[in-house]
Amino acid sequence: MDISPDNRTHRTKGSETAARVRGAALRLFAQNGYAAVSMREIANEVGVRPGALYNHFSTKQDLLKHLMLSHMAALMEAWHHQLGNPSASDPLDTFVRFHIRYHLDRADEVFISYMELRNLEPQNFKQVETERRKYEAILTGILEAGSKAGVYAVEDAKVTTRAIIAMLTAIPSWYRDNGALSRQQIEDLYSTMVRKSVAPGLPYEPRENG
Amino acid sequence: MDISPDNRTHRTKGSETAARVRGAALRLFAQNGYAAVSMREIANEVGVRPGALYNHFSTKQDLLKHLMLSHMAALMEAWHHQLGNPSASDPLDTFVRFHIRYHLDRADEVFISYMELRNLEPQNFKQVETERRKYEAILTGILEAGSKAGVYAVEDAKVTTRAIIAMLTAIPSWYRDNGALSRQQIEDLYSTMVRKSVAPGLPYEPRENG
Amino acid sequence: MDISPDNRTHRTKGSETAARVRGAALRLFAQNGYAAVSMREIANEVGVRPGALYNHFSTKQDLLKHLMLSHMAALMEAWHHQLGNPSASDPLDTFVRFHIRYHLDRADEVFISYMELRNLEPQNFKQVETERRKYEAILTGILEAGSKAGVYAVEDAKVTTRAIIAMLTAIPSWYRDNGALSRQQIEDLYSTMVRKSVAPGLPYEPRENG
Amino acid sequence: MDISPDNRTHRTKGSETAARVRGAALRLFAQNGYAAVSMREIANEVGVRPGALYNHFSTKQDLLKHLMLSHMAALMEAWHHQLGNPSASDPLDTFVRFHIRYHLDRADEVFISYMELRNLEPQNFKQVETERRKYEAILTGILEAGSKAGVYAVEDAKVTTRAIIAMLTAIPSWYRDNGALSRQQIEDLYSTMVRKSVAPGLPYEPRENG
DNA sequence: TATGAATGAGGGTTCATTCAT
DNA sequence: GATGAATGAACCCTCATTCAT
Repeated sequence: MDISPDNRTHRTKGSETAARVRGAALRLFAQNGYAAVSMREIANEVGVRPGALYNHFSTKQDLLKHLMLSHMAALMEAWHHQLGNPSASDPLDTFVRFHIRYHLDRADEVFISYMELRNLEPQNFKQVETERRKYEAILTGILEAGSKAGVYAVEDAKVTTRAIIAMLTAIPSWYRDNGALSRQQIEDLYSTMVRKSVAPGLPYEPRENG
Repeated sequence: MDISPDNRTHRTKGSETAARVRGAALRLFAQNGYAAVSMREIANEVGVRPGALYNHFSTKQDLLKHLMLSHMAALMEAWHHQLGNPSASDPLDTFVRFHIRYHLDRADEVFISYMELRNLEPQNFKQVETERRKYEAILTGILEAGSKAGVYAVEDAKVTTRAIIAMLTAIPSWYRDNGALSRQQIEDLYSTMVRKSVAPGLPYEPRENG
Repeated sequence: MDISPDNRTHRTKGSETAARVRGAALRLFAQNGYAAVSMREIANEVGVRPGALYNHFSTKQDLLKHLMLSHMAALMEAWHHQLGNPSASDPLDTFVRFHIRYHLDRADEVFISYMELRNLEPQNFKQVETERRKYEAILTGILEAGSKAGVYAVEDAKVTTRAIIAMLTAIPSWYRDNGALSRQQIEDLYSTMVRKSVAPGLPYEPRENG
Repeated sequence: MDISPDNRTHRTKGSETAARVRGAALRLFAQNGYAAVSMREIANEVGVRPGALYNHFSTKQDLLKHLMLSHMAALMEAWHHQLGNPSASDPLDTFVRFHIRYHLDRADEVFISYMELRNLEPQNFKQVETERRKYEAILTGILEAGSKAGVYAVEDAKVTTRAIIAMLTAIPSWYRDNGALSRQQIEDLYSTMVRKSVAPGLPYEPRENG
C-alpha cells in the first residue's frame, strides 16, 4: 500500500467516498477503538451500505493501516515543512511547539496512532513503527546535538525522548478548546517544563530511596 | 467441622477460579485489548467453559470494571502504605520513585487502566475516574505545597501533574527487564528530569513563537 | 408421578419449599409461559438457588406436569364435591356456574392447563389429556341427557361441549376483580347465554351463505 | 432496462426469502410457541444461515410483530371485502360464518395471534391489541344494532362479543379436515348456537345459585 | 436440604466479507 | 460504485441440569 504522493494518480477521480470513509473511520476508531467499531458503523456514518466500503479498502485492517501510515507521512511532511521556515529559537523549543500544535490539530490521528498499534497486523505494524522511530529520532537528534554542545544535560537521549514525547502526546487527551488554558499557554508551559527538564547546571544527583 | 487438610482445596476452589479469571483477563486485555478479547479466550486460559465465568462476574464489562477498580484501590493503598514509611527525601522524588516502581510491577493493570477507559460504561467510568483523580491529586498536592514553599517553580499544578504522570506512566510501555537500563537507573533518570522540570531558579521565559 | 391424595404420605414433612416452588412456577408459567420461564427465575422467586429446586422436582418438565395434573385432579374433586350438594336447578346451569367460579378462583392453573399443553412431553400430555376429557365428558353427558329428555336441543353434543367450554374458559382472560361486572353478573349472563344456545323450540334452520 | 425474462428471479430473490421466513416462522411459532422456536430452526427451515434472517427482520420479536400485525390487517381487509358482497342474511350469521371460514383457513395465524400476545413487547402488544379491538368492535356493533332493533336479546354486548369470539376462535384447535364434521356443518352448528344464544323471546331468567 | 460451581448445549445477534446485479 | 442478500464464524450470555460439599 503506497501512500507516497506521486502514486495518487491511480486514484485520479479522488473518490470522494473513499475520503469520507477515511474520515468516518478516523473519528470512530479514535472514539471507540478499532476493535469496537464495525464496518457497518462506518458505512452508516458515510451513508452507504457496508459492501460499498470494499470498493475503497480491501479490508478493515487495510483501512486502519491507511489511516496510520498517512498520518505518519503527514506528520513527517509537516515537520520538514516547518524546517523550511527556520526560526532563531532553540530547536527543542521549536520541536515541542511543533509537536503540540500538530497533535492538537490532529487529535484523532494521533490518538489512533498510539492506541491502535497492537491492532495492526505484524507487517503493517512494522511499517508504522519504522515511521514512528523516524519521527522520534528527530527529537533524539536534537537532544544529542544539544547535549554535545553543552546546551542540554541529558543522560540518555533515547529515554529522554520517550519521556518528552509521552508528556506531550498526552495533551490532546485532556485539552479542550474552551478549557482553562489556551493553546499558547499550553505551549509555553510545556516548553518551559521540557527545557528545564534537560537544563544543565542543576546538579541533581541520583540518590538512594526506600 | 472439617479438619482434614486437603479439603481446603475444595472450599476455596471457587474463589481460586475467580482469581484465575481476573488473572487471565488482565493479561489478555492488556495484550489484545478489551474489545478484542472474547470470554471464550478467557475461559480457555482458565481451563473452564465459558459459562462458568458467569458464576464469578456477571458480564464482561463487570470483569473489566473489577480489574480497574481493584487496581486503583491497590494503588492508593500502596501509596498510603508508602507514607507510613516516611523518608527524609523530597516528596516529589518519593512520589516519582513510588510511581515508577509500582507501575513497573503492575504493567498490565496500568496499561489496562489507561487504555480501556473508553470501554467502560458511563457509570463504571465515573467510578474509575473518581479514583484516578484522587491519585493525581496526590501529586498535585505535592506540587502545590512545594510551590508555595518556594521549593518548586510550577505555573499550573494540574497541568504539571498531567505532564509528569504521562511521562512516568509511559515507562512500562517500553521498559524490558533485560533492557539497557536497570530499574534503578530509570528511577534516577526520571527523578532527575522531573525535579529539574519544576526546579526554581531556571529563568526559562515563555516566548513568542510563529 | 402420582398425585392421588393417599400417596401424599411419602412427603410427610410437606416440604414447604416444594409448595413455594409450585406456587412460584404456577404464577410465572401463567404470566410468561413455560418456555419463557427459567428455573433460575423460579428459584429467585422462592428465595433459593436453582440447584435446590431439584430436591423437589426432578426436571422442569416434571414441575409442569405436577401443576397440570394436580389442577385437573383438584378440578374433578371440586366437581364431585359440588355434586354432593345437589341443587334443584338445571344441571347445565349448575355446571356453567361451577365452571365459571372455579376458573375465576384458579385463573393461573386454568390458563396454564390450556396454554401449556403443547409443552408437555407426549407421555405427560396423554395423562393430562385423559383428565381433561373426563372433565369435558361431564358436560357432554349433561347435554346428551338433556337432549334425550327433550330439555335441550343439541345437534352434536361433543361440538357443543367444546363451544361452551371455550366460551367459559376465556372469561378469566378478561375478568378483573374490580371490573364493570361482578362474578354473579357474569355467571348470570353466561348461564343465560349458554342455556339459550341449546334451548329447544327455536327452529333456526341451517342455511346457505355466500 | 432489463428485458430478459429470467432475471426477474434474481430481482425478487430477496423478498422471496422474506416471505419464506414469515412462512416458516408462522408454522413453527404455531406449532411450538414463540419462545420455544429458535432463529436457527427458522433459518434451517428456510434453507439459509441464521444471520441471513436479519437481512429481513431486525429481531425475532420484530418477526412476531410482523406476523401478528399482518394477520390482523388481512383479517380486517377480508371483512371489508366481505361487506362489499352484501347478502340478505342476518348480519350475525354473516359474521359468524365469515369468522369461522377465515379462521379455519388461517389456523396458524389465528393460533399465534391468541397464544403469543404475551410474548409481544409492550409497544407491539399495544398495536396488535388496538387492531384486535377494532375487529371485535364489528361484532359488538352488530349485536348492539340488532339489540336496539329488538332482533337480538343481549344484556351486555361487549361480554357477549367476547363469549362468541372465544367460542368461534377455538374451532381451529380441534377441527380436522377429515374429521367427522364438514366446514359447512360446523358453520351451521355454530351459527345456530350463536343466534339462539342471543335470541329474544326465551324467558331464561338469571337465578340465584349457592 | 441447600449451596456454589461447573458443564455442554444452545440462545439471539453481529461480524467482516463476498458477489451477482 | 453501490446495493441487497448471503455466508460462516464468532459474539456475549443463559439454559437446565449435576454434584461434591
